[in-house]
Amino acid sequence: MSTPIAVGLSAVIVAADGKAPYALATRHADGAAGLPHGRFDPKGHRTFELGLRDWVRAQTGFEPGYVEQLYTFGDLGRELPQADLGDAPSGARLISVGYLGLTPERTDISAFDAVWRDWYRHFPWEDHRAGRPTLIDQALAPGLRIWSDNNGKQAAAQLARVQLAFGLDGQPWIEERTLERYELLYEAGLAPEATRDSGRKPPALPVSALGEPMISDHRRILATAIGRLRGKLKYRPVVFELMRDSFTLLELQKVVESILGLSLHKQNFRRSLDRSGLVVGLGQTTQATGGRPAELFRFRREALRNGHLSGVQTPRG
Amino acid sequence: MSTPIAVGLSAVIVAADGKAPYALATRHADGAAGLPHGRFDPKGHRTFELGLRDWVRAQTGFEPGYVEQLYTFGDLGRELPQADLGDAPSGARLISVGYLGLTPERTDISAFDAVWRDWYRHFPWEDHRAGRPTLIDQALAPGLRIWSDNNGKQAAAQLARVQLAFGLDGQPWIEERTLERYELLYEAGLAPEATRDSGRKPPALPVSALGEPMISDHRRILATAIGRLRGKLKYRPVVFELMRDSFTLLELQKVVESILGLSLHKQNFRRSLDRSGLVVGLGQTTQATGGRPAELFRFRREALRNGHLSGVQTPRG
DNA sequence: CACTTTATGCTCAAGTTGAGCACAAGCTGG
DNA sequence: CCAGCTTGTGCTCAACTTGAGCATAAAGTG
Repeated sequence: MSTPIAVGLSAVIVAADGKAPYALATRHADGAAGLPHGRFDPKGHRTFELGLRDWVRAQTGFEPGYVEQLYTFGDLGRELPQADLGDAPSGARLISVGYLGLTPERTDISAFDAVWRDWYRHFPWEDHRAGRPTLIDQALAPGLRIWSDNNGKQAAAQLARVQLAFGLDGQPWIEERTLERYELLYEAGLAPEATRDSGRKPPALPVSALGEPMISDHRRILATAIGRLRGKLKYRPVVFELMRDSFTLLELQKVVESILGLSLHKQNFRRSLDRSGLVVGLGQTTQATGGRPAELFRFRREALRNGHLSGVQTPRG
Repeated sequence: MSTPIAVGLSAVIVAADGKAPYALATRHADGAAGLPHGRFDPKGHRTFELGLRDWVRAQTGFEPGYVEQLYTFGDLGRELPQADLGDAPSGARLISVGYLGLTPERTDISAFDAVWRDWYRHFPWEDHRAGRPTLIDQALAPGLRIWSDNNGKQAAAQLARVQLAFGLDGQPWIEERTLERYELLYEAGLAPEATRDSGRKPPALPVSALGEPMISDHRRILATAIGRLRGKLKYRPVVFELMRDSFTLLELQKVVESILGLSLHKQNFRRSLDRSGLVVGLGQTTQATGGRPAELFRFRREALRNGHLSGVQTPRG
């Protein structure tokens, strides 16, 4: 009799405001965070997506809107017992399908054991809005260099991977490479999850540098989501899934910046938005912004019909 | 006792020359083509990718190099009995994980029941190198319009989807939308697979317009691969996985064109390649090209180290 | 040697990008 | 009530990039 297969569905539900991007997370026994997730039911679920929506609703009360599939992880040893998959037969091989969802609003989830969590708590090295975090060069880079040095023949190749991923030694920082960075840290034993999965010795660095771990492979899925969303922002107008009906241009910019973990040049951001035709001014203004009142805008859904799939330009500065 | 789950692994292995892009295909009983595929073995396969490589090797003798995951399909009713998954328990729920592989060479596979197939035989509407195929407007569009008209309240939305996907009524043709186009044809009952899956009446159009079907959901996976590869070409230097060590710039351009299904402006293609620093001239020339001898180039792998992830620009022409 | 074929260099106009100056229009504290 | 802060918005400029096309180079062929 062959090993049964169980499919876990996990969701990264993202919301963002001017301050930070948030992922919907569940709280677990040991205080660890996890993503809303559950087991795919081959009888009850006609599609993965429907199953996923069921689970998210059940665990957080949140009703997902825009949703897309991220990746399917199937490698042995990263799926973990902590992941509570209910009636999964023990000894089953666990496969994990990750989804990304976007929402304009951090809905009230106080009735559930769930929270909206600033995703940079799990990835402190990913937030470059106030400049490159010093922890990269001070804490992570030394550890990664030691690890790559100890890689024998592969040392040079591993060092190159590290340099490219983390923007060391003159390489540029490329924000979409979130997953590559997390995987490197994991391989180097600098993620607490690696210890847990394999009984390696725990990393010598504090959580403030390594980010808070999550149950099972959920931090890996979150990293995948961040990288995918960062990339997609640039060529599809998905930011608007994260905005309410009307917003000021600065609000929009802050959301983009919080997702990308970068700060952008204001005037150029506006110019490219203007050209794209993705937004229209409403003629109204809001003075909720502190200084001069800002005009309110809304997303022009019609623009989608116009072959416009450009997304938001992201000049740095 | 719950329904067991079986995971199918399928591979789209792509090669290309100046004339066409090819996918490695297997031949089946009824003459239908399929992709190399097999069942994921939860005991024997440590990762999906390793399992996939095993299956491809076993069925075609081909040894995959570059490989990436495409998508995981799990919806009921599209996975099909024709897919020979060996010892899969009957009544199992079938999940399908697709992979994309690239290779510079159409290796000899004559010892196996496999062929390298011009992928446009399965997607005749996707090849715009010699201009927009007339079959789109003459054969497909009318059928799609009839279908969307019959969609009641959703008619307008469906029509918009069709227009966007197929570039009707002034919309531009967007080559990456291969999957969307195939899915629309399927939904509209214009793919022979739809008939097979649901017992609907067969489409009234000939295979020369609708493309040759494939077993199970393999044409859907192939469409996913084409779309993904077309997109990726533009922002990652993946074309070079399809080239041998040295090549002329026209050869490179022809490969890009065959993948995209578009023709490009020669001088501009060269200029952007030049600027990218992705290739270096070898100083040698080849006179195998017919006219003036062309210089041979090779891919500068070092360019990858240089933050260069640009891929090949694709100005039209 | 005219003619075809492929390879390459170069130019030009139009558009895009990155950076920054300047000013507008609210609020707050003295 | 105005100096000074905050946020919003218009505009300019130089450096590049893109799309298009002209012109010439270097092979082979009848």
